[in-house]
Amino acid sequence: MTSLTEENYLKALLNLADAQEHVNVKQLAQVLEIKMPTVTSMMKKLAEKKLVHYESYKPIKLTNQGKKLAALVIRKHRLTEMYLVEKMGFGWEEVHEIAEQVEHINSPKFFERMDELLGHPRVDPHGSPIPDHTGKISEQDYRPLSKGLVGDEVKLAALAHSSTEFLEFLNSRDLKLGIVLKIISTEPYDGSMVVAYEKHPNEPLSAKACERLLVNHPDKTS
Amino acid sequence: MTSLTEENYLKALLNLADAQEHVNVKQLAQVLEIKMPTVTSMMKKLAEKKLVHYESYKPIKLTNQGKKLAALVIRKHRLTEMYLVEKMGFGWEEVHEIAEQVEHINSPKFFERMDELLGHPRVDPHGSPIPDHTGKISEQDYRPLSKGLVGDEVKLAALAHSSTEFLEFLNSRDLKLGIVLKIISTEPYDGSMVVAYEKHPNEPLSAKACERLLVNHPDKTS
DNA sequence: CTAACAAGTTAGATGTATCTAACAAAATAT
DNA sequence: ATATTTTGTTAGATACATCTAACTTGTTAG
Repeated sequence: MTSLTEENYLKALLNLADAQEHVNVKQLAQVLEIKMPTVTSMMKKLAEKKLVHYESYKPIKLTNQGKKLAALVIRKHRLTEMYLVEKMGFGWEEVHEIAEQVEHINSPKFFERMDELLGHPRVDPHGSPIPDHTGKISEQDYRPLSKGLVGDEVKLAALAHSSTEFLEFLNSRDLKLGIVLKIISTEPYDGSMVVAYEKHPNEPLSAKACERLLVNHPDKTS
Repeated sequence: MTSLTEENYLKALLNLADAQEHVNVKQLAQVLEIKMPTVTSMMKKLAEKKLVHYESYKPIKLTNQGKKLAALVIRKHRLTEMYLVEKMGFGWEEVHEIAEQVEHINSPKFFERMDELLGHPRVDPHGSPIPDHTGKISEQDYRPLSKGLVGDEVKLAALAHSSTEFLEFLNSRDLKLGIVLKIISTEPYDGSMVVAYEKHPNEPLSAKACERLLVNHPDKTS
């Protein structure tokens, strides 16, 4: 059995491992907003349960079992986000907080019903993949908009970060998943870009925003 | 702030107080499936927080504030049950367990949205009233079917108990809220009845079942 | 290469929610 | 009206998740 607290550690570990190779105690402490000694003792506990590989002073890694458990929590989180947006009319900037709580509900049929009602979606409202019921997460080959060149036409497919502020920024610019962006110009000096899409023929985007917008070619399916 | 655990005590207190005048430590321990000393110490804590009136060896009562908090948890529980049945297609016998977890989610807008999508329902799938957002619970004047007389025609309006087994029994007899029952005969000896409704011209019901079926006159609105 | 800094661990304390064992009060039954 | 049973409380222990303070290991910069 995994407690709510343990689930949060596993989830944080999978999310961090996704972004970088090695996860250390300090990072975990930061994302979970707890102190380092608390992390150390939890790592010992999770290692006992065979959910992480942990040795003092070494980077932390999830075991396969730990990865699977983490992925299943993330599955519940992302299904919930999708349900809140698609079936309950919430904005994509509102759903994270609610899903953060709903993800710990223990009821397979509740989430399977959500999945059915949604038609087995493959991604959540922010474009992140929804792990399947075995914990497998489909790979995605999106690239940040910042890697694009002038003249490229790309489809906005996902977001690298989904903070409320970023989502509200995107709302304010009518930027939604699925829209096609054309790169009008780039500014090598600071990495910013100007893009065109829908009713925005001339929208400037900071380097930071461009790095967080994940795109692919418009003919791609996902 | 009230913890999940505290919420469960408050809810149990309101539910028990509903059924009987005085609530004691033993009953609380039983419904919460914990030991009596645990109840005693929690009562002291809740008394400190002004959520219950508690003195050693005396019956336990909720304060007005405690009642309100309990009612708001029950509101979330019942809205959730209604949502699960009406919007997600669950059977009334499946929803209690899920709602028991969802009720602790802290997100006013999540429950307000449910309420809106449901059209502000006044009762849950078992006929129990849904407290309003101030914690007020509407009174209901149903009577148990067992008090009815031969020849009475009554509408099934609510259930006095909603255990899974009872709900499955009702399913097996096509007994649903809203149907009109006619009392064909009564058996003074053991309190059982025979009733007629829809495609069941001759259904025998035990005394226990008759006590748990709450009815009113078919012309009444609720 | 060592001094300074950053990262990690150990030890010991705290708060919450629970338990068991032992004792005390209240209710009940003869 | 007293003995017995039921109910409730106290005291002290345990598990979990957290903290601070002090110490250790590892990394980096001069």
